[in-house]
Amino acid sequence: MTQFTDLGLAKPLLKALADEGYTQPTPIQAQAIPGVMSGRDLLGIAQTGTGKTAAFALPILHRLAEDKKPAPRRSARVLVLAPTRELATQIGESFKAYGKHMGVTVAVVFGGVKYGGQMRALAPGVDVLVATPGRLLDHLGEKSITLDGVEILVLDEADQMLDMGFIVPIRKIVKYVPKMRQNLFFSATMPAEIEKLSAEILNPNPLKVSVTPQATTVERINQRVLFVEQQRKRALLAELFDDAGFKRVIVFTRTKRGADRVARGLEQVGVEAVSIHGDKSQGQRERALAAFKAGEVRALVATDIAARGIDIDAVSHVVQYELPNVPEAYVHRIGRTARAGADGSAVAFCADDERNLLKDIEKVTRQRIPSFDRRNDRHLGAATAAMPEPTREKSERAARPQGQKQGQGKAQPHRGGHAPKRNRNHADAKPGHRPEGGGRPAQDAAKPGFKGPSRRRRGGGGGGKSEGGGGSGRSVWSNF
DNA sequence: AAAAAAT
Repeated sequence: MTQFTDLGLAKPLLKALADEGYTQPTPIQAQAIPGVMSGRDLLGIAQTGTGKTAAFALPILHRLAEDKKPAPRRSARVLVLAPTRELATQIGESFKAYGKHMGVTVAVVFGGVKYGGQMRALAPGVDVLVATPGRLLDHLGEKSITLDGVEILVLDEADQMLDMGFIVPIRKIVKYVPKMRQNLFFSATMPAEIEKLSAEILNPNPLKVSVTPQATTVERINQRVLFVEQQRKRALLAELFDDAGFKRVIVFTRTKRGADRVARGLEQVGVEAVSIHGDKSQGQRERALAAFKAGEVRALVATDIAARGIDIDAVSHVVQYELPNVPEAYVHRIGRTARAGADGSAVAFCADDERNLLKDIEKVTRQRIPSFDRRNDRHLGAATAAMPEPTREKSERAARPQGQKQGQGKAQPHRGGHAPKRNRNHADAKPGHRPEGGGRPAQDAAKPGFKGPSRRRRGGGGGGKSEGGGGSGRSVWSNF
């Protein structure tokens, strides 16, 4: 097996890697590092979680260590472009961590914060500048920064840049960078437009490295879909958090307001939660992320701002409260868990009107996401009855009043039809019935509709705790 | 149709 020590990296880098306890490169690192060290361009097809950041940061730092020279004034030797502020921050931190024994200077530039600090940081010049496109162009327009000194250009998450409309800004920025340079270009997928952009930016015949075939879902993630009526999602989410195994959870919503709403709902049932989305101030975003990383809150409720790139250790579960409109986002969202070799689980809520989204996701990922029911999970009791799997082949069914679908004998055809409108009884949406945070609430019976004692009722009024939940702080959901 | 990012 290749070790970092076999790659010929500069001493201070090996020391930093040893400090962090890293000995073995991931596949993308093993493939990319030697080529990038030798000065070749790189085209990397890789998602986050593959060790991509180190795959470029290490050989870049190596080149800086081998060719020491003062940073160019008001400029940088290395420019890294990233789509989001969070990702830019994270990349900057990686450069600092790996470069800590070689006195590398790093600056991160993005919007939403004052200019002054960024200008001061850049005035003497830095070795590495990490930036989001908008603010960088701003600085370039003001001539507070030049890119004349750039020797290495990195484009990270290029496909997301495309999605976010950054292609034009990227082309503008590239015009500011000297033609003679090394280029590293990373993208999770390679749509035609990205292919074209990569050809414009890269020197001919770049080293190509591909770690995950495009749009394939990470295998180690235990995935389940939960069919649930829209109005019961909130109760179901609270139920998931009853399980002590849900200790560090990212909950994705489709909208910014939805993220706030869900976070409030969790707080109301005693689960500490923070939300993060693009309408929050930069400070709020940073505080939310920090609180979640520090384990001060169990839940981070996020829009797709957090779907890609951001790297948080030990996320136990990803819950998709709403399915994304863009199927690819599903893959990015679940990729927030099972990172760095850890296990992780992903639960997707699917309401009737989301069935077609689920179908699209399954098409894109070329896999069928198992539903959470007795065929897939052991010791499931009433919870299964509460969530019969609908007939998944014919989505038209979804439009029909429920209670009459046939699902080939597997799901319980809950006769007696729960009138959808009557399903108002999720009393647990009320504040106060779960006084203390964090701990497992006492056997709260206020989970109607969720754990009726039998398959007979579904919207019915309350019931006992589902089996498997007793005492241990673990419940049926622990299977995840 | 929503979200992100420059303001």
